[in-house]
Amino acid sequence: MAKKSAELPAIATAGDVARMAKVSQSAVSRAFTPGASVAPDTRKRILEAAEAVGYQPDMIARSLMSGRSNIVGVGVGNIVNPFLSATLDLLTIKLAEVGLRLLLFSTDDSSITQVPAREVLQYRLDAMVLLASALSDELAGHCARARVPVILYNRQAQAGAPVSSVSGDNITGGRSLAAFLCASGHSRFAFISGIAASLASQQRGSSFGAYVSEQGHAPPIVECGFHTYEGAAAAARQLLLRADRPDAIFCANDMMALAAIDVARSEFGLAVGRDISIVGFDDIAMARWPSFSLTTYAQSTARLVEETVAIIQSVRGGAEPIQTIIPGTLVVRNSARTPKVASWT
Amino acid sequence: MAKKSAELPAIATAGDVARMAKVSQSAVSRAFTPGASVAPDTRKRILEAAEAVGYQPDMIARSLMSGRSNIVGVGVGNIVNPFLSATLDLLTIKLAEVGLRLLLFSTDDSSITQVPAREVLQYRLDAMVLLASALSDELAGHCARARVPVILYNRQAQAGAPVSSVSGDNITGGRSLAAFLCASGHSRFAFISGIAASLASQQRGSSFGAYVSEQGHAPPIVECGFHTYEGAAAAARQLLLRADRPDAIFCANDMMALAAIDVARSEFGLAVGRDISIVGFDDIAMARWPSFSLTTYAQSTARLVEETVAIIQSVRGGAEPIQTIIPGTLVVRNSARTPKVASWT
DNA sequence: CTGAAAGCGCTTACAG
DNA sequence: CTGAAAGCGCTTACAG
Repeated sequence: MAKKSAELPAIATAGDVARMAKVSQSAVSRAFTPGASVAPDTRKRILEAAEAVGYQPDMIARSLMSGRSNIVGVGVGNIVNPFLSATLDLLTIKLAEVGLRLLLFSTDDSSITQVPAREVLQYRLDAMVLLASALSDELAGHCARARVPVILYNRQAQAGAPVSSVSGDNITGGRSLAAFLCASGHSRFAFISGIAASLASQQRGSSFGAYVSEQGHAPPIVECGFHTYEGAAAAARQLLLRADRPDAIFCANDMMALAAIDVARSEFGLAVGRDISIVGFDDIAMARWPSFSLTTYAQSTARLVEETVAIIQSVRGGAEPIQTIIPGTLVVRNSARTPKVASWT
Repeated sequence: MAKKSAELPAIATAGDVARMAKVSQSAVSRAFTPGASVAPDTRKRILEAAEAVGYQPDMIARSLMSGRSNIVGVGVGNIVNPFLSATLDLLTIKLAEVGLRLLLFSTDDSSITQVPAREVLQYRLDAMVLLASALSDELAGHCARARVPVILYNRQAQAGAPVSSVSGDNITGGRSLAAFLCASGHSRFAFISGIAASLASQQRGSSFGAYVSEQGHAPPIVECGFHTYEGAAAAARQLLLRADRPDAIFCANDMMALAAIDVARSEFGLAVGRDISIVGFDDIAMARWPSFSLTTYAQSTARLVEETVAIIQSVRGGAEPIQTIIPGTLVVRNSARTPKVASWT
């Protein structure tokens, strides 16, 4: 309240509280430990004393003894992607609900999260989650040595890798979108991929391509959009300049689809949803904005995050790595032509 | 590499390294402390031993002694706003460059960041930065007691408050936009504000209103858009339904301006930039997308973040709170009518 | 239920 | 330059 300068009372320790409540420091510790054995009224007395001096157990000291920090590390390459920022937002909230804090790692290299691998070791992290970014061997090694469980988000683990993963259903998604587009009568397909290293992008693209081929169409032309707006805009430009211009473009994520729509409309004068169909993957908030009205394969951020938190909890308890796939759903809007009959279900 | 299960070597401590290098544990500590006095070749020997066993100083233990964690807390209400996610991204990178880590706090209450105030106390944070969200008295009190310097980002501190702040130039921004719109011949103004508690929004709105009034126009009609797309869409709807429909709308941030554009265009069939002018504040990446081409007052995320990091560094060193205002620039695109003559400079 | 004591892995005066 | 020792603020067996 008032403007005190340097004569603030020193921050209280368990010892201070013990003295006030006339108990041992151990008792104070127990009073703040969920299942510990303390007599109801000594605990009460202790908590009152703590309240009086504003005591809070020091997490740092607590971590030193317990060996865990109650902090989970999160590595993100491209927070600016709304799908990831929405995830980060929700993840922070959900982790807080179970008493976990989130330490954020980032990188200016958008291709692969080069999480400063050694840092991870130094914080006794309860877990490390990689948001839609690749796990370098170095980081994997460090985490293994430090016994920090790794969780891949929006990306499946390599078969046999000792890491957990929570992923959307890329295969079904790619096929659903392809089926929808085929049913709408398209015949010249293109795929704007994410970065080459992204398994999710690969899965989306190849399942899409597989379906299209099964239907007897030429395989999709592929351009790389690097998971970014700018990258995808360039890719779309390439595609639309071709003599054999595609009439349906699938983008490995929504952000890229928005770029493709913008380019098709503003640079080529195409009516998206009539002259050309463009679809994405994720269902970010912008997908439903009237300027885009994007047909896409929706992933539930809520479910992905919930699952992630659940996995963190169980692997913290020593469980084996868990690998899950969360189903998505096709969301039909207006950026792609709609089939005459509902044969594409 | 190989699949070891539980027989991993225990994680090395300074003691292990000391034994290997045949020095005291203190020596190991010194070898890892920048300015400490160690003979060049003992240091070398120690570092080799450390390398061999993969030793890294434990930050938790280090924090316990030093009293600081090298972690800065960041509270964000609405990460999904691209202005804030861009900031967060950059902040993480810049902090890492000076050896600081970022602990993320969030909230589902978008109005005021109710950072779990007591948590802040428990981590010996080097600083707490509040991204575009209000500082509750409770949090302020906790930070003061724990001697955690507070930095307000994108928001000015209350006069006399013992906190630092890094803010854009809301006053100049509001006036510039008003001048631009007046010069374009507009006469019926509206302002879509952010949440009521936001000082930044207030400043933008009142400086805008002041200029407009000075020019002899009626004061802007105000609707609250809550800093969100949905909120602003509703606000825009209200405005455009009025008998005295405004011909120029200023939105307190770009995100809301995009919503206003969408509503004006898709629900009212207005040609934005001709029938109506809509301007924003921030210059987020989407502002330059062709679908919006938003005229706005640009804030430099890079400069804001740089300044934030600089302030963190100096207040960590015990300096007094610093309050800075970073100038912005008017960015003219196509969402607003352009004046005939360049009289608005 | 409760206290005394050891210890988590470091840093930092203090002597040498 | 280097080591022995104390101590950071807690938790956790171990006796009582």
